[in-house]
Amino acid sequence: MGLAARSIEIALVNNKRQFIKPRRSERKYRAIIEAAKKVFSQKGFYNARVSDISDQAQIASGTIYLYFKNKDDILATLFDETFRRIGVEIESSLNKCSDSREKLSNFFSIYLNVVGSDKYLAELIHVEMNQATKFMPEYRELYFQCVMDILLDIIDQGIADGVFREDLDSKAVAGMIFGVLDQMCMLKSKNGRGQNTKGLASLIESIFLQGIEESKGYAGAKQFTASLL
Amino acid sequence: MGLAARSIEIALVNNKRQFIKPRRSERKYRAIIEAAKKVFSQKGFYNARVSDISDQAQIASGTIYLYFKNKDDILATLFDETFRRIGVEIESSLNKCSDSREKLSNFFSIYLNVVGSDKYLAELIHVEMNQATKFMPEYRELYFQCVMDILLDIIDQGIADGVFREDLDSKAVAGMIFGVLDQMCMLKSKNGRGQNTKGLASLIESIFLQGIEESKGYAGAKQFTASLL
Amino acid sequence: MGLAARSIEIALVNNKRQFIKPRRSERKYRAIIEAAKKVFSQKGFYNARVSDISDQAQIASGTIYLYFKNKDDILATLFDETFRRIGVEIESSLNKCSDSREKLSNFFSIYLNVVGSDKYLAELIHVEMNQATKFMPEYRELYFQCVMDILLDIIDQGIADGVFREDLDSKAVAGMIFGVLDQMCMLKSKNGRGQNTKGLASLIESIFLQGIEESKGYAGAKQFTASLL
Amino acid sequence: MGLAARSIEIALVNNKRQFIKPRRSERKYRAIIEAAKKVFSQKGFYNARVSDISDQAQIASGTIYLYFKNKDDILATLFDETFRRIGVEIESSLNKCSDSREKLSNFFSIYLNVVGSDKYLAELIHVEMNQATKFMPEYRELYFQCVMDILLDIIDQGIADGVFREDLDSKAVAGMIFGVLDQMCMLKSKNGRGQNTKGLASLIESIFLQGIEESKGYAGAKQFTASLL
DNA sequence: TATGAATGAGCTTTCATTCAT
DNA sequence: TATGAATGAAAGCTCATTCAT
Repeated sequence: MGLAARSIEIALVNNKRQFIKPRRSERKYRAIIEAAKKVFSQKGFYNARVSDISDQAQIASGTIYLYFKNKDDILATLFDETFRRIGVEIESSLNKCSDSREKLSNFFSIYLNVVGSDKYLAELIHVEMNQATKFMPEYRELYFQCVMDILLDIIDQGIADGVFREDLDSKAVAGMIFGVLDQMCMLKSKNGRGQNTKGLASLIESIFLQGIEESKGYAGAKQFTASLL
Repeated sequence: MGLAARSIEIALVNNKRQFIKPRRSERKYRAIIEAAKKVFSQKGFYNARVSDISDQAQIASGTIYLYFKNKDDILATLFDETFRRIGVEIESSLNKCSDSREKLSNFFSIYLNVVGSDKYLAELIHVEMNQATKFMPEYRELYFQCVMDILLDIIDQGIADGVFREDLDSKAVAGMIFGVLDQMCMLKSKNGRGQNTKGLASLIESIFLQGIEESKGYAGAKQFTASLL
Repeated sequence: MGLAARSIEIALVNNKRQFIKPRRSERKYRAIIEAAKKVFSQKGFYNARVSDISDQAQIASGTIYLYFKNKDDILATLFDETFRRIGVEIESSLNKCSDSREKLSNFFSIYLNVVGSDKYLAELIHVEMNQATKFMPEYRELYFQCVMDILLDIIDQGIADGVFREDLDSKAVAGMIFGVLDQMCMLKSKNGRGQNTKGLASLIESIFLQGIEESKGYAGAKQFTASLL
Repeated sequence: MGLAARSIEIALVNNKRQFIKPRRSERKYRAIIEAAKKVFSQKGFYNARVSDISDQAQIASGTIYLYFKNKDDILATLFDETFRRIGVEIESSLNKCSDSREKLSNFFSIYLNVVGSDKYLAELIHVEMNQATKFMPEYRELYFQCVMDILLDIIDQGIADGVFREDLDSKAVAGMIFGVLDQMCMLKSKNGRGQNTKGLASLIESIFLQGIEESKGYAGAKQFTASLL
């Protein structure tokens, strides 16, 4: 299965879900999403009240239910939108390169860029996503699956091409990568913006690429890494 | 500061917390903890009712409050006990080896063994621990900090000894390691027990050790890894 | 300190409490107060459930918490409003007379009128007020103190003017007066309305005024008393 | 109906209630009563836990139920015993005098002595007795009724003998007297023991006797009062 | 569309009472 | 008798969701 089959837009059709909700006012819709991101991040999904979000968004609490089915739906949508954006960015980036190492590196950069540069988002994913994935019937992690599939493809292709070690279980590696990216986004978002960002991205890349690559030396990885971000 | 200074038992004293609670019946206390582990893991902390736990433990709901201050305290205690156990096991294991690579390897094995062999525990840590750490005033993650400190020491010592790359930020690496261990425990606990366990531990070790070690080749790491677990 | 300084409205300012709560619907607010008066009076504060009040007021139980902080607050507010009303009525009445005996008599009449004509209120004050005063942190008996101060002033002024015996401890006398008024309100409210009311008021007045007055004979007091109410 | 018919012991028989409960250990029984008096007085009946009483009495909470039917029964018994004691003391005192004024005076003194010299008891009666009387099925106020009857008899006899004003409603006056005694006991118990006690008793007596007596002057009452206590 | 007052289901926690020892 | 661990009913309060305006 090529990337096309998992393409973000096709995925929509396959999963028979209308991502594009009936939004009366795009502006208000975004205000709710942004308010929820901040509120959920600061108080936690369960501790946050719907009225906290409406307060933050400066609308009435009832209005939220014109845009979202319920409280769960807000978080689910927030995550879905995030991973849709990541997926779209990565897909378009992957078209520009064929090397697996480069693809992986791009994947890291984009994820770190999208999630790690948004303090509230990084916290939210760190704290709530595992819960949401497991217990929220609303959240079917449609777009997260797309992103995960892209990553799996990169790894599998790399193994097939002899660029990555053949003894790797791609699912395990993909899990590790998400575990690590999550931690790095937390670090990055906490340290504010700046030099540090590149350092973290490089760190992940150098460690992972060195570890995954077939007998590559440190120096090479370092050089490669240095050119990223 | 040597390991001794962070020793689990000393930590107790330093933190002025009596971990040993007044337990009327050790058996009932354990029953509650185990029931909570299962219930929280399956339904999620917030979705689980206290009465779910008492039902599972086959006691009256009020009895829980003879052993725990409140619902939060159950989860906090559960995590604290878990990391205390991990900390104790790791500390005693570290006494037997001085090599940083070996220490790190032992750290991985023990963590994977304790958490990865308990499906409910692995899920619980994966799903609830970040929340608990952030939002539960009850949970001061006393023992998690001990375990984290041990890991930081291993890394720092490795760097000092020239065994690990000197460009590493030990906190970032430690964060990555926990992120990865969490994912691996989930995988391991899902796949049931068996051969797979060793595979996962080896996978982490080979990837991390190769990546972290100063210009080591793959073969050496593999041989070293093979001797573990 | 003249009466003005203890004026009800000034008291508000001094105590920095906004008595006027944010009431969404004055009608509903009153319905809750009235329902609570009846329910608390009949079942007792502790035996009464919040849902008893909401049932009586024909609203949802949750609605009560839009108007009151908690169950305690309902009773505290009820008492506060009652004594505010008494205080306001007494203050305006006192402006019309300068004679201490007349003032005291007016005080009796108004108290008996406000409390003694409301069976539920009389019972409630009789049964719950001492408790509330002692154990309810919510209830700071703001307006009761105002009323008490007014009474103390009347007594002190009477003593100063040589109208009342000089050997009186005004606080003790004030306490006695409230003790007696409470009993009389109970009697009055039980006997239904009618002639009896005047009889009770006169009884208290004749007994107290005779007793308090400086060597007045019975006849004079009786004549004075007869002209009241 | 003479006093004999209302005698404390006969009352017992008439009401078919065995006041003397099956007490296994008189000492422990008393300890519970005393502990309850203190605890109820300080925390309030409803706020006090049965275990507070057992803690105070230095026994196990379960033991209380060997001596009392339930929490209510403790308070009911406490009140019953108190008024039994008052009733017995008053009855024996009344045998020594035939003058209504003297009887009333003795009544005041004894009540003030028994209740006013026990801080906890005074508070308890002040705060909880009206509640108990109204809402506690356990508390049938047997002995309080006896004491009330004695008071009513004194008043009625005084009126009949032409010593007290004939326009008095004896029930209303009795109510007033209890209302006043309650307040005075509170004052007395707060001010500690000493001279003050006599002052309060005298105050009540002088006010009431003057007010109640048929055209007596102040001086006479004062002299009479001075000889009391 | 937007509001926000009203709803009421549902939960944690307390504590009087019981009962096995 | 005495204990105190265990029980479980009961209720105050919250807050997601609805709906009349």
